[in-house]
Amino acid sequence: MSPAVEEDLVARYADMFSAMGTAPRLRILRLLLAAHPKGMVVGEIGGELGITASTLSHHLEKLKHEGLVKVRREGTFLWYSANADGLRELLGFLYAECCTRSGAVEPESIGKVCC
Amino acid sequence: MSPAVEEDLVARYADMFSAMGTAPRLRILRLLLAAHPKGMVVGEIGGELGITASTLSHHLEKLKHEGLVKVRREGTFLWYSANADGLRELLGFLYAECCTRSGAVEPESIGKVCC
DNA sequence: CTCATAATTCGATAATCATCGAAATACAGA
DNA sequence: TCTGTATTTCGATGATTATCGAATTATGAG
Repeated sequence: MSPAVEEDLVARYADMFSAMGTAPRLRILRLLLAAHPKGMVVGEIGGELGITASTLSHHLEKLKHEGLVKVRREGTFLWYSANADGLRELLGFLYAECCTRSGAVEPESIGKVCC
Repeated sequence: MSPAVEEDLVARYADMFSAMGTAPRLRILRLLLAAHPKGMVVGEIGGELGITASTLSHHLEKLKHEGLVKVRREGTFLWYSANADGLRELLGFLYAECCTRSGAVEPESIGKVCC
C-alpha cells in the first residue's frame, strides 16, 4: 500500500473512531447492534435514549457518514441499522494494529473466537 | 452488571474512542504500537510525525489519560509506549458488541485468529 | 388535496478541541 | 551551581462540536 493511501486510511479510521467517540453516539450504535439486523426507527431510538429529535438526527447523520450505520426508508419511517461492513473494517484495523502488526495484544484475550 | 455501571463503562469507552478519533493521535498510537513494547521518546515521535512539541505533549496527555498509552522516565527522556491493557479492553468491548452480543460481524472475518 | 406523523434542516449558542509559540520545569553533566 | 537538552505548562486563538427549539420537508391516509 502506498504511503499516501495508508495516510488516508488512517484519517478515515480516525473519523470512524471519532464518530463512536461520544457517549450518545456509542449508545446509539450499541442499541442498533442489539437490534441487528432489523435496526430501529428513529423515534424509537430517541425514546429509548432520551435524545431530542434534532440532536439525534445529527448523530445518526454522523454515524451514517462514517459508514457505521445505514438507513432504509419504509413509508414515513426511517429504519437505521448497524453497518456490518464498516464495523468489520474498523474492528479488523484495530485488531491488525494491536495483534497482528505489533503483538501488543494477544488474540486469545479478545474473546473466545474458535477452537 | 448494573445499568449505572454499564453506562459509565460506555462513557469511558467513548472517551477512549474519542482519543483515537483524530488522525494525529491515531498515527501516534500506530507508531507506538509498531515500536512496542519499547515505545518511543517524545522527540522521536514528533520528528517522525512532524508535530510541534507542545501539540504533541497535549495529544500524549490525552492518550495517557484515556489509558491508551503509558509513560516511563529515563533520565531526561520520556518513553511513551502503547498500553496493552487498555487496548485489549477496548478491542474486547468492540469485539463483544459486534460479534458476541449482536452477531453483526463474523469473528473469522476480523483476521486469522487460530485454527 | 388536506391532515397528521416522522424526520430533517435551519439558525443559533455555549462548550470543547486542536494548535501554536513562549515561558517554565525536570534532569544530567561539567 | 551553571548549562544544555527534553518535555511540559501557560496563554491565547480559530475551528469544530453538541445541543436545542422552530421551521421545513417527506410520506401516506382519508
